[in-house]
This record gives sequence, C-alpha cells and structure tokens, in this order.
Amino acid sequence: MSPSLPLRSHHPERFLRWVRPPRQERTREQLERILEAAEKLVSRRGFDDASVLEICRHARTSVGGFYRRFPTKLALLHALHERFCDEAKATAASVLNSERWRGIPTPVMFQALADFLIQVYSQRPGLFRAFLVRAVTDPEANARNRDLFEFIADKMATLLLERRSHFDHPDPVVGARFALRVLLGTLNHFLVVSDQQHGFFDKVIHQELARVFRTYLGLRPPHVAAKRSSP
Amino acid sequence: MSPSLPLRSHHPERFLRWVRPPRQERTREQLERILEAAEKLVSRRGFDDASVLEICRHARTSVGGFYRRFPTKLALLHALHERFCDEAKATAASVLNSERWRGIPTPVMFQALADFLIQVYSQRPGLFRAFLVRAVTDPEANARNRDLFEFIADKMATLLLERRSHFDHPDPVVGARFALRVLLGTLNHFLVVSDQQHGFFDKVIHQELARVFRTYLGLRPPHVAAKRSSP
DNA sequence: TGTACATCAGTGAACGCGCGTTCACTGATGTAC
DNA sequence: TGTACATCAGTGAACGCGCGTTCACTGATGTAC
Repeated sequence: MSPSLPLRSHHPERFLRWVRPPRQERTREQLERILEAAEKLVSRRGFDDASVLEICRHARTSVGGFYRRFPTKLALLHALHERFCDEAKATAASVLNSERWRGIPTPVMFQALADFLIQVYSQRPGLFRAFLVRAVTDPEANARNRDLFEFIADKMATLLLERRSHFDHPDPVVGARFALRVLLGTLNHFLVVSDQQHGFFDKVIHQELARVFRTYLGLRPPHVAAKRSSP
Repeated sequence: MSPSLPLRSHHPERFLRWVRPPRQERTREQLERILEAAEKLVSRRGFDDASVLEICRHARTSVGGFYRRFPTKLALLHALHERFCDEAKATAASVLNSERWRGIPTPVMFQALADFLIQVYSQRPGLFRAFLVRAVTDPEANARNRDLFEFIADKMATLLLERRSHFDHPDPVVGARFALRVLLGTLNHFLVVSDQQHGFFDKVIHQELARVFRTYLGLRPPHVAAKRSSP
C-alpha cells in the first residue's frame, strides 16, 4: 500500500516531495469519518445489516467516495477489525506489562484485570458482538482473532510466570491460556445471553469473574499472598 | 396448529375420523427430511448461507413443497432452534437429575458433567456455532436461548444445593448460574477461536474445564469429598 | 497575474446478482354416483 | 366395478427486492505558459 504516485513522474523533485499534504489531510479525514461511521453502525446492527449507503450517509460521503478508499465492503470490515486488533494488542501489552504491577499484591492484580476486561467489554458491547459473529464465518477475521488471542495469552503467561509461587496451578502456561479463554468466553457469553438479574456493571459479575480467575489458578488466600509480596 | 380440516365439513363421520394417516405419514416424513437437511446445511454454512433451494434439494423436495410447510425461511430456523432447545432441556433435566448421581462423589460428578458438555459440543460444533451467531441478531432466538439458560441454571442450582456442604462458594445459586455461564462461555470460545495446541477432544481441555468448575465453586480436595460421600 | 488545460476526488443514478417468495400448473389420491 | 369430478400435495420457472458495485459525469484544485 505504498503511494504509487511517484511512479507516474520522472522528475526527481516530484519524486522526493511529500505528496499534497492538504489533500492527504482531507482524504485521511474522510477515511477516518468512514471508519468511525462504520464502527458505529456495525456496532449497532452488525456488519451484514449495516449497508454501504447508510455508512456513507453517516460519514458525509457518497458511495463513490467510499469505493475510492475501499475496494469492497469486506475490505472495510477487515480494516475495522485490524484497527481494533491493533488497539487491543497495544492495550494488552500495556496492561499486562509486569512493570505496571510491581509491588501490587497478586489478588489485587487479578481483581483489577477482571474489572478492566469487564470495563472494556461494557464500553463497546456492540462492536465485540459484531466481531464475535464475524469471526465465526470469516476466515480472515478468525485468523486475526486467533492471533490476538495468542498474543494476549503470551503476555499473560509471562506476567503470571513471574508470580509462579503465588498460585497452585501445575502448569502456568496452560493456566494462563485457559484462564484467558475462560474470562473472554464468559464475557462473550454475557454479550449473547444477558443476565436477567445482573447486568454487565453489576458488582456480582466483577466479584465472580475475579473469583473464577483466582480460584482456577489456585491463588493462595489474599492475606497469604499480601504478606508475601509486601517487603 | 390444530388440524383445520374438520372445520371444512359438517359430516360428523368426517369430523371424528382421523385424517388420512398415510398422507400425514408422508407429510411428516417430508417435514422431517427438511429439518434434517436444514440442520446439516445450517451446521455447515450457517443460516444465512444455507439457501432455501439448496435445503430443498438435500431434502428431495421442491421450493413450493418447502413453503407448504413453512411460511418463511425464518420460520424454519425457529423450528430448528425450538427443536434443539427442547432436546437440550430434556437432556439437561435428565443429566442434572440428582437421582442419577446418588452415591457418586462430587468431584467425579463435576468431571463427568464437564466431559459431557465437551462431548455435546464436539458432536455438533457447526450447529452450536450457527445458533450462537443467530442469537446475537435474532431476538426470538435470543429469548429462547435465555430461557434455555435459565432452565439449565435452575436444574444445576438444585443439584448443587443438595451438596451444599461439599464446596465453599458463599452463594450456591449465584455459583451455579455463573459456573454454567463460565462452562458454556468457554466452550463457545473454543467454537470461535480454536486452540492451536489443544483440540476439543484433547485431554487437557477436559482436565482444565473440570478444574475451573471445581475450583470456582471451591470444591474440597478429592479425597476429602470422597471420604464424605462414602458411607 | 491571467487564461487554458489537466488531474482527480467526489457524486449518485443505474446496474446486476443472489436469493427468498409466489403462483400457474401437474399429477396423484380420494370421493360420488 | 367404472367413470367423472374434486381435492390437494408437489413442481419449478418467474418475480421482485435489497444491496453491493460501477461508471459517466461534475466541479474543485493544481499546473503550464
């Protein structure tokens, strides 16, 4: 996707000059608007039921303008999903960085991680739902999801390995992978089958999700771990 | 859906006679064939990508024949899903019936339940996937899923309450509900994001799923519980 | 600085494909006399 | 038992709708002289 304009001219000045910054600017803005509009509509209705025309209207562009940016509607989805996965990776790398948790007791960390995941899900439930559905049918989205999963699982394994002595699970790498799956799976399930009594924000969900996380990995009771990690 | 034929005639003999058993038979067979073909194709491609024409071909019927049985394509999906949910309820009622588990140690029961769930999922992954996707968009399917979930959760709560003393979770009803969600959510996650190293049938999955179940509810170590439940 | 021309982003009506749905017709089964 | 008629399941070509995609055109911006 490198700019092809230089190839069209043999003048070195043209070749070296940065291509039309103001236009680029406007173009980028349009692309941004399309992505934003698409994200909003896809979140609301899902990918299939968000029509190109509708997306264009919301992005204040025409259908032709859209097809200047994206070869097909599918390409838009992949752009959206790719952006999303990149953000998710960056977020995971930052959140699961062990520096961040230095000196913080393991049970507190677990609760915080569970809380954070819930927060992320409840902020953009529609988008998560749409990508969840999409990953079932679309092999490319599926591969990207798997890749994301592997990425986060690795970060998590590294984080947990440093606190190996704080919990009982016999194999921390398998444990980290499976724990991640359990957490994400449970939250996905909330997206699909909502709880009659407890909503996403409900304190009970926070509590129980952290409990699964903690108990599955066989974390020692709070006071024990707290004593261990305080100097 | 009571047969409307009697209303068309005033002769009592007609009214009382059972209507054309051989035809009914053939009709029922056709309907059965349609449902079977639909289930197979929906499992393979998902609901949207299984066309009516294709379903008819597989069921050895014509499109017109199809529309004699179902008012719309959507109605077929709901028939399929309803049949599925009914079967699931019956299965759950049977499997979670406490009579069945009399004298069996709680940890063994937990492992067996986890194993059974995995078995069920791995036998018809396509169908589960299709309904999972459908429940996101389709309010009717969603409601049916929620209803099914509540049903199973209730049965599970009853089963667990009888063994209240075997585990530590402070609230068994909340525990049963959430445990079910965790189990189903994790299995759904496997449907969407497959594991690079461990497949559905892998021993590790069986082990870890049972572990989540056990540890989340705070089940006492095997030997303790085993001692308790042996007379 | 002004004029003619070139480029290209942007527009939206029209196209066309796929698929759910309809409906005029066929032929088999059942009924009346 | 045979013939004429009625019913109705079943057929599949044709219809039509929705939506992704195209493309002839417009107008703004940039370039040459």
